[in-house]
Amino acid sequence: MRTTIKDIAAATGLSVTTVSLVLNHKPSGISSATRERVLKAAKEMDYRPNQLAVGLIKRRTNTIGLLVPDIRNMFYSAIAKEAEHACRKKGWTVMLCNTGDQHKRELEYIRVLGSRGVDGIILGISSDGNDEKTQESCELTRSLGIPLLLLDRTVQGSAVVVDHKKGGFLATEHLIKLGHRRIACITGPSYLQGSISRVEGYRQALSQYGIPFDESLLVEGGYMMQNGEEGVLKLADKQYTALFAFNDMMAYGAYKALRRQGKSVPDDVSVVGYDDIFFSEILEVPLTSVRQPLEELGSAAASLLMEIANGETENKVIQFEPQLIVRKSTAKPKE
Amino acid sequence: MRTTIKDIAAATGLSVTTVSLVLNHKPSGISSATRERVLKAAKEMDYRPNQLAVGLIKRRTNTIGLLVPDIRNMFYSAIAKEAEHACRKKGWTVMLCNTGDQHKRELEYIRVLGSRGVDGIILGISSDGNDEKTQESCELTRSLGIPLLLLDRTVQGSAVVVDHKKGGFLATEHLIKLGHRRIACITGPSYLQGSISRVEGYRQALSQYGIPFDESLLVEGGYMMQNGEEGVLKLADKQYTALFAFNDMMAYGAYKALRRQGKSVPDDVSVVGYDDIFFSEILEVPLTSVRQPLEELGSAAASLLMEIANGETENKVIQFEPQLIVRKSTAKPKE
DNA sequence: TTGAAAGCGCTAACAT
DNA sequence: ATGTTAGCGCTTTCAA
Repeated sequence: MRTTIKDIAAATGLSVTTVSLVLNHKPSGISSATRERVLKAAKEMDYRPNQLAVGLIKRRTNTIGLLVPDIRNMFYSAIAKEAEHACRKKGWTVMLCNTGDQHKRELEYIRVLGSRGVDGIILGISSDGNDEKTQESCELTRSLGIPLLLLDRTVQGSAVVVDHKKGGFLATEHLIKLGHRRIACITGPSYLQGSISRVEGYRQALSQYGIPFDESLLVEGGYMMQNGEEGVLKLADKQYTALFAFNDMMAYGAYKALRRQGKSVPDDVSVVGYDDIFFSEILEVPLTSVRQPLEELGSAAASLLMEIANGETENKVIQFEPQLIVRKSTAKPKE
Repeated sequence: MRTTIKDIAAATGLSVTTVSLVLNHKPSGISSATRERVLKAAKEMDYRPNQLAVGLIKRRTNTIGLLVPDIRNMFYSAIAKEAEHACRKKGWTVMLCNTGDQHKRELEYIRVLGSRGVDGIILGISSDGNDEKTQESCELTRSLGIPLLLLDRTVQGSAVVVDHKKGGFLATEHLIKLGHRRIACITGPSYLQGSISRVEGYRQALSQYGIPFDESLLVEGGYMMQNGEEGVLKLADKQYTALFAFNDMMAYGAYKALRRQGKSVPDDVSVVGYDDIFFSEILEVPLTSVRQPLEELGSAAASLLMEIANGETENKVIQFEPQLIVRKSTAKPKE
């Protein structure tokens, strides 16, 4: 932030206008002689425009805010990485904000980002919130005039989402095709869209293959490993040959609890997870899981948001398809 | 970014100066009547200062840049989270930059951050670089006048580091005290400070307990799981009862390879990892590992950098002590 | 083809 | 105790 446009003007004996024009590749008629002169000076003096000044006058900062509940969560760090990559390619920058899964901080950060002039916000809704709170966050960004894009949640406006109904369907169908008919589920919190959709997919698969739905095979979890362990305990007196955990962490917990019950995976119980986080692959019994295309999600989120900020695109929801990754934790039921 | 200071001036019939003075809690003498009037108007009109304008004039943005090789890496995401947290508490913001472990991007980003007026940079050196390249990055930030703080690397200037020599010592001593005398190592790349220090600690422990150093028990790895597997294969014809992997990922790889060799952990071979990443705890045989205080590291990095940016502190290196976490992968040697 | 001047929203001497 | 004024570094009419 050393040399300014003024310095270049002085050095070349031109006006700041001319320098600015050249440096911004404006189609205005400027003799190639002066153009060269300016470019040369700019290079020699290692000129870099002060983006604060540019942002102030252009009302554009080429910056997006990325609000996530917890960056340590693979889901968000994978998205963050690709979002950042997409931005970098276009000369944009990412402001990272960790909400710690607190709605309050979400709001606080939206204001901060607003005052820093971000051109858009990618929001991973904190899970401590209900629909009303989500609405509140959306409303706030709208009132600040900041384009918003939601991650894996549709409320209004733009979003990138995963078809979790299909995810639920794929997992269940896989088990059914292996011959399972008593398929238990450890779900996510019952008020979360993602979990509800997975249940829908689960039920759709059952119904499509003529298997009766048994509500007692569903236990509610909270996406933590511990919930997987608890879930298996709650299912102790139930007959089931397969288990669909709504995320991999809970599947790991289920592994643990099943082992303690003397049951083997997949000989006694087949297990399917969801998320396909890195470790599922390297477990002793690699976990069959439903993979969400996080990279695509992150990249698409950033690209879409930049387009919206540029006025090139209107509100839009992009949906991605999950994919079943079959590993060693699922097999035909015994006998 | 709707209402400006001008609007408030107009609404209250005061000058922008007065409004600015009040809003910035300047110690100047202002009647509490007008103070109230301004504050009230500001609140009603939901005033938020345009930080671009503030930054432009104050030459301070209260923003730091965080450059990491890969945010998906637990090491960096944990640090990022805490750094962000420390910043948020002080009203600072973090710009996240992922270098993809490429020195070139590191340089590119330093320039970008400079033109965006960050007040400091926390740099996690990309591992594709040698000392010379590291030096280049430092030099560039210096020439741009941006305070710099290195993560886990000391070159010059400020840094937060972990005492890896001690880490290596702790791991080795633990194994020695259990009775092991033939302790193999799968190290990191031989040119990396962190790995070199661990080896030093390893050797120090051996020497302190009167155990001869046997170079053939050391194989070089690259911090990837695969290197752990390869390492065990390379050690196949060696006599050893314990293995010190220089990070957890390689320890997992070692687990795999040992299992394939029909060896059990810890009955046949004790294994110690390094990093204590989350999954080490939930493995079937939970991994004994050396824990780096990443949270403290991240928090300290941000706090120190903010202090430096504020001119409150000079160059400073903060060193943290690693900690041995004993789990199930280490035991007395057989017989 | 180039330049003068206004102004983005804010702070900070310097008056008054 | 409050206001005037001059910028921060840049873009952008509008003139010349």
